[in-house]
Amino acid sequence: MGHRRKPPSAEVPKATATRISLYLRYLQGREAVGAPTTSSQQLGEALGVTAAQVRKDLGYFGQFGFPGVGYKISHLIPEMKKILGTDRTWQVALVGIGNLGSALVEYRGFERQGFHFTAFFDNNPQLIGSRLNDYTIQDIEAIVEVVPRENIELGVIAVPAGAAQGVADRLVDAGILGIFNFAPVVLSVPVGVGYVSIDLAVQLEQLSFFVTHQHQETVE
Amino acid sequence: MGHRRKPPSAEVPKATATRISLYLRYLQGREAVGAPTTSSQQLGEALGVTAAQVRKDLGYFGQFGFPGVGYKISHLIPEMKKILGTDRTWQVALVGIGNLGSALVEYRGFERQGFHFTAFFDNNPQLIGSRLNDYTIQDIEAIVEVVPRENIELGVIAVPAGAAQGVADRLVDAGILGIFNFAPVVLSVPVGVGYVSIDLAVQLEQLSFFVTHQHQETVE
DNA sequence: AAGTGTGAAGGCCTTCACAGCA
DNA sequence: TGCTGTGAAGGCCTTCACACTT
Repeated sequence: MGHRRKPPSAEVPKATATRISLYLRYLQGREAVGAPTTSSQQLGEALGVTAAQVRKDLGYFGQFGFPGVGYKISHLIPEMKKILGTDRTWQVALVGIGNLGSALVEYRGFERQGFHFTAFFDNNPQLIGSRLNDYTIQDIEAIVEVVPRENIELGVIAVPAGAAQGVADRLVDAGILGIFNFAPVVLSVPVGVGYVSIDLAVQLEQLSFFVTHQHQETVE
Repeated sequence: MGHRRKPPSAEVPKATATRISLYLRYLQGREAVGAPTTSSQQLGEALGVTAAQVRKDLGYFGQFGFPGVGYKISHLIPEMKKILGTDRTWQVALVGIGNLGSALVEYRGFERQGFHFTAFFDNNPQLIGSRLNDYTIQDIEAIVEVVPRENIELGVIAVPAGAAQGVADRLVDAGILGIFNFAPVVLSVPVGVGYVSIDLAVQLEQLSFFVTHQHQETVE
């Protein structure tokens, strides 16, 4: 039995995609300390899921393990990256250069996984024209022109709630493939454009909910 | 039938708690424009869920609606806040005053929902002793002493992955009720302590996964 | 007439359990 | 023997459908 990848033929549970990312993060940590192999049991314990869940998740995408041995970390990492689409780099535009936006630019985790911020937009005249990481901050109006020209595929929205849908519309018009939204509002984007949204206040409310109702919960 | 709250007797689905936050955010937006009522249909359309789902979610906590009329926004908002535990304020400690941590302090959304940062910790001698929002940044070693003294109930971790578990352990020792983790690692916290984790790179990987596999997906 | 509240049905995800391979 | 891969079972969450209320 070997390590054969397959197209994710069957429908993949939403939660599986999230866990694949966590598996990858764990594997990268293990590789860094020189571990050669791991097992569904070990992965599961580290991430708080059952070993069966780990095997099922990986099973959606292929056969990567070796019975009696486990998974070879150096083999599994590239496979996870292919599955997640991070076996390549992505050009990312950031819209909204406020506190949060600036912090995201500095955040090393994105670059480390192959996401490059190569365009910056804001509507503040004070910011437009100034430099950030070797790039010039441009007017939001320029999105429709710049995004296709620079082959930008993903857009991060870090603007106030009231401006977010307008920015999303512009990104969609510009042909963006996916939107990562930090504005505290649910955006409407057409089918075919990827959409992931994080509302930081909502997440903190989850914590107060769990604490208030005494059930510990783990959320990602 | 009227507006009667009940304890969340039955087990509440994990996803329901998330949606309650989104309902609240939407209601606050409607209230701001003076809307008196809303309906499960309207709520559902705005958030991308079915009307039945909305009614079911609310149903876990009580009877808040009026048949033929819908939900009175001014009544529903306080009820949602009680459910989420944000009908009060929370004292929050921030550990890790880097780019992300600093941005979180400035982020208005937390304050708006009643979360107050009232203690700051870092292990960088350059930062310890300097002021942030009227508070002095203290050494991480001081967590165990300061947290109980200042009645701090929630802790936000924004330190590098390698330091996160140690910080979590300190917070737990200090009697913290809940931990909100931004470090890209799965933390182990005892049962009884709330835990919510966000890995920003994981979320962006979700987006590249969806885009790569052509299925649009909405995630929060 | 309009819209909630909720048992029942349905569907999706997780867990189980074990055949099969190294 | 040890551990994966996977059909089958189980459980949880969502959707349906309609009685009931204003």
